Order: sequence, then structure tokens, then C-alpha cells
Amino acid sequence: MPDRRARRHEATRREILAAAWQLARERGLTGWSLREVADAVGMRAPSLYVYFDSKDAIYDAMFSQGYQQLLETVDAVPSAEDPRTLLRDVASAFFDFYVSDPARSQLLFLRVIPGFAPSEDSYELARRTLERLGEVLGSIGIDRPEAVDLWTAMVTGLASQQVSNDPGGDRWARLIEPSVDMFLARESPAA
Amino acid sequence: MPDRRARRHEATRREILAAAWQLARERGLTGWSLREVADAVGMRAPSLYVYFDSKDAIYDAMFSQGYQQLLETVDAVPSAEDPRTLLRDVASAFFDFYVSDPARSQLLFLRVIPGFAPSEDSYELARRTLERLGEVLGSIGIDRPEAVDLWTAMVTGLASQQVSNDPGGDRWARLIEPSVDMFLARESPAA
DNA sequence: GACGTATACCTAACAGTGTTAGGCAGGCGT
DNA sequence: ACGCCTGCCTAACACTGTTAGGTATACGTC
Repeated sequence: MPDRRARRHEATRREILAAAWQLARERGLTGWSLREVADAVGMRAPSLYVYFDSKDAIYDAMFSQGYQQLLETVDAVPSAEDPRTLLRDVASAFFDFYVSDPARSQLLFLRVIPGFAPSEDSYELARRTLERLGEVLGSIGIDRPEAVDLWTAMVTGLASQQVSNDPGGDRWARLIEPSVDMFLARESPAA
Repeated sequence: MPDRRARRHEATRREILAAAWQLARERGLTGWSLREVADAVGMRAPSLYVYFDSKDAIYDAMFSQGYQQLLETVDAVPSAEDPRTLLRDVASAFFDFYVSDPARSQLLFLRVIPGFAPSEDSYELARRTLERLGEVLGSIGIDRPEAVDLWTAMVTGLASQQVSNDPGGDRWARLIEPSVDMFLARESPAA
């Protein structure tokens, strides 16, 4: 029977993280303070230290949650025999994941916070998530490391341009399908 | 004969910007304080306000300088008849520009600083620089807006992955040539 | 060449930041 | 029922960007 206290503690941790995510989405990844998070959950700033060792520890927990969500997103893509179909679905899923929360994307994919680096555990989760992405591509015969790297660069490039240069629009979203075709023409000319 | 004072003023402005660039490269785009910049040029922090209205104004001047440098980089690419040669040269030049100073790239290409947006003038320079890039691609027949957008996404994607996931290495740098081939196979199959 | 002023600096201070120290009340396991 | 650990608090630290106000000097003008 797990500690009542421990469960309450965990619940409050999640509440704090939810408030931090909301502020990050509203004001940018680094555009919020611990006082604001504390206000949102009805505490004073120093009390947050009961739950996290530092602001960077909050970022680390967010990093971990973010990759967890990405893992679920990748796993939610329906498997398909046809390479073109699968590749398009995975690309769209990743693109949507990236664009739907730019603050999260900055945290997961760009080194934006001065001095912050993910903990060993969080980094391991990130590694496993990207490995999983590689497996999905492998399932349709995309298994050369260079091909996976190229695919990653292409899709993150599209999503990043969308966020930076046409937020809310679809100028780069429309290029997903052509990009997939272009990629397949090179990597899997048979299909 | 232009004001002695005005010239001295301009020289000090440049000195401050140089110090800010150095700190940004060493500690990250947002990892430095006005006190540190002031120290580097032998002043106290408030004196910087003689030269810049705010820290964001320093970022704005850096933004402007950065795009100036990018413009020069693009212009320095030797013109070539062969599309493959030119495309490879432009891609390499841009890739090197991006990778050689990740802090600058964050400032120019990603919206990383909370609350900061470039001034009208700086943004105009950015627009003209990217327009110029489009002209270079146009010179070898790449003139469909979608093709330019796709090329931009591809090259920034490669550079960004290189910086984030293999700093100092060449894991994505080696993919420039294959990417150019892949791109050309789609956009200019005749060549 | 002396004069008056705008300029280039300064110190002091303010509100806000992340963080630490220390204290108190109460819910929990024994 | 007792005692302790947990969850919160206030006060305070060093640091951040920024403003107010003062002073000396280098400059353009006469």
C-alpha cells in the first residue's frame, strides 16, 4: 500500500508541471518565473523547492514529459504496409507534434536554455524515443543511418520553418507530401 | 567633416556589440548580462544606455549585423552555370554560416528570446537577404516558391540537427551533397 | 583661446529573478 | 496519544534589467 503522502506529493508535482507548461505555451519557454508558477498553484515560490530542486529540475521534468508525449505520438501512428502511406503519416504526426507546441519543441529539440542540460534519465528517454522512430522507418526498409538522419533533418526543418516564418499557416505543412515523395524517390526507388 | 563625437559614439557602439557577440558565443544567446558586457568594455552597466535603449535594442543591432553577414556570405558564393555545383556551394555556405555560430543562428532563425521581435528596419534587412537567396536559386531555374521553401527547410534542418545532435562533428554535414542530389532529382530532373 | 553645452560616464536605487535559511503547524505512521 | 516528517510560510541573499540624478570633460562655437 503506497504512502498516501507520496501520492499527494506526486499529484502536486504534476500540478506544478501543468502550470509551467501552460505558462511556457503562453509566454515562451523561458518567459515565466517561479513566482508565477507558484501563484498558479496557490503557493509562494520557495515552496516549489519541496517538489523540485531548481528551475532547471522543472525543465528537466518537462523535457521528460515532452519525450514521453512524443513516444506516444509515434506509437499512435497506424502501421501500414505501403512505405509512402506510413512515411506520410509519421511525418505528419511529427510535424503536428512540433508545430502544436513550439515551446515544447524548443525544449526538446533545440538547446535554448543557457546552462540547462537534461539529466541522464531524461536523455536516455529521449534516446529511446528517437530509436523508436528509427524502428518505425526501418519497418518499411528505411534502415540506413544516413537515411534516417536525412529524414529527421527534413521533417524538423519543415516544422521549424513553419513555426518561425508562418505561424498558424500551412506554407510548409503543404510541403510534407512533396518532401516524402522526394525522399522516397531517393531512398526507395523501387516502390 | 562628420562630427568627431558621432564617430567615436559609433565606434563604441560597435565595441559593445563585439563584446555581446563574444559573450553570446561563449555562454549562449541569452546567457550573459549587461554587467558582463559593461565589464568587457570597461564601463558600468547603466552607461550602456548611452548607446542602446535596452538589452533588446542590443539584440536588435545583433540581429541586423547577423543578417548583414548572411547577405555577404550569400554574395560571396561564386556564380556557376551548373545547377548542382551552385546548389551545393550555396547549401554549404549556408550550412557553415549556421553551424559556425549557433547563438547567431538562434537569434536570426528561431524565436528564442521572450518578448523580443526585430525592429521594422532589421526585419526589412532580413526580408531582403532571404529574397536575395531566392534570386540565387532562381538563377539556376529554381523559382517556384514551393521549391525555395523546400530547399530552405532542408538546409536549415540539416544545419540545426548538426548543431543540436552532433556539435563539432560532421554527421549531417556529410548529408549536404546527397540532399542536393535528392532535391535536384525532383526540382530539375533534366539536369 | 575662453566659454557654454551636450555627451559620456558615474553611483544609488528599484522591482523583479532564482535560491537558501529557518520556523511553524498539522497530518501521518507508529 | 505521541512524535516526527512533510508542506508550507516569511525573510533575505545575490543577481538581473532599468531609471534617476549628478559630475567632469571634450567638443563646437564665438
